[in-house]
Amino acid sequence: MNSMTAARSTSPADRPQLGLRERKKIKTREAIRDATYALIKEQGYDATTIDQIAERAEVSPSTVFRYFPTKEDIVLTDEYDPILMEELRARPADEPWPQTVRHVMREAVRTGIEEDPEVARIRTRLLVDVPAVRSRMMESMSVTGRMFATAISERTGLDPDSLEVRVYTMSLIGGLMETSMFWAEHGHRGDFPDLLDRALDILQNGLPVQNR
Amino acid sequence: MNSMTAARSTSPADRPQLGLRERKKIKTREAIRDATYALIKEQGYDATTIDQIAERAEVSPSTVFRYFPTKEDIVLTDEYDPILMEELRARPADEPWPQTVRHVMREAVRTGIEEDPEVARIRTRLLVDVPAVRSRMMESMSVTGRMFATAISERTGLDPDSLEVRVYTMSLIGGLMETSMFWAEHGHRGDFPDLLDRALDILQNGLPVQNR
DNA sequence: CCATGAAATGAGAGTAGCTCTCAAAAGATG
DNA sequence: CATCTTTTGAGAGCTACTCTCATTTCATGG
Repeated sequence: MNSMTAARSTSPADRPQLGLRERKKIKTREAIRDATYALIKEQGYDATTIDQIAERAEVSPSTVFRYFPTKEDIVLTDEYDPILMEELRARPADEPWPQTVRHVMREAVRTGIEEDPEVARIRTRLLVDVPAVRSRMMESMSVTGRMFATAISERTGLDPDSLEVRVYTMSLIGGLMETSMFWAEHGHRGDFPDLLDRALDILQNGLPVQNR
Repeated sequence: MNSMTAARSTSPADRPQLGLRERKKIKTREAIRDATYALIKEQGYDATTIDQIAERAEVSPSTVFRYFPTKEDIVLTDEYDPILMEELRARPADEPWPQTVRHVMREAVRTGIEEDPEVARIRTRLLVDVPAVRSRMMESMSVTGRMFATAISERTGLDPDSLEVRVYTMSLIGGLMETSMFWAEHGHRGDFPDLLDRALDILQNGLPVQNR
């Protein structure tokens, strides 16, 4: 889901029959990411330059850009979308859609946080503190949004490119984003999945006021 | 509303008692903006550099940055938020909230397009074509979102900083954004306000499916 | 009308993200 | 082991953006 809920790198163990080349690539990716997180923790995001990251990861700056198109991507990129999609398809076809969304998002977020709570927290903090990261996140989120649109289309037969479906998925994405920020702004207190539930309630039922 | 619906510059006539200094500042602002739009129309956004803009506007590059913090802002900035806020407050206090939103947004968008249809179209196109502009727009939109949150709070007594209100306003903003992009992607065909109505329907009632 | 203070401007140097090119190094393959 | 392919590093180059400082331009009170 391209989000604060990263699928962390597959552990070294479960890469058996990969060639040396592939294994090195994975290691480089991890080295860059780890270096970045470490430096950010020490000096903050803006003060951390690509050159520093390259140096600590023991690669050249060119290589950093070869692995990640932008600095923000180092912090944001994950490979969650396919997993999310899979889980989406695994739900019974006759399950009411809102319930599916709830389940899938909740599950994704929960898994992500469990994988590496530290990273989840740093990410959401960056989301709040660094506008560039926030923006980039939005972009990558909209990719996830397209995926949701596809899933909705498969379920309901609605046109995934229609204004209706697009607005709907956008609101989901936006809600998830806002919830992440809310969580971070409040010192990561409370259970994220619970917050998500509240957010989805709003999206489903509107604000809790008399004259809605 | 910090959006594709700019309040265009006040016409030279209605700036009576301003000092020469202030009048010059306004003129410079306009010169920069006009130069930018012209250049973008000729060569596209990315190909247009700050130096070119400065040259055509007959100011120094430093001055460009003195007036606009980023290149994207030259294209996006407007002074619509206060107007929107005013219109928001002008609505009867007992009007159902969704109706207020509908009216206010519709009105704002309509006015914006009428002011300068050309600019409205260029902006929405940039929104689709240039990720950086899209991101920046989202940022400025969230400011508008805070404004809505304040208005909602005044109306309903809900905490503007609560997760609920934030998620709700975010979905409004996102919907508006998505609608703008939809409009541009479809060659600006159809009536924008009508599209907005459809978008708001979705946000209010969810997707038009059986099992929602 | 001019002198003094304040604000706006221009010139220029500097930083950092990002792109591109090309030659060297390292893994894959028969 | 030789050859082919992929990955890497070095470095030049572009552009958005920041900062500083001297110069110009407007405002104001005498």
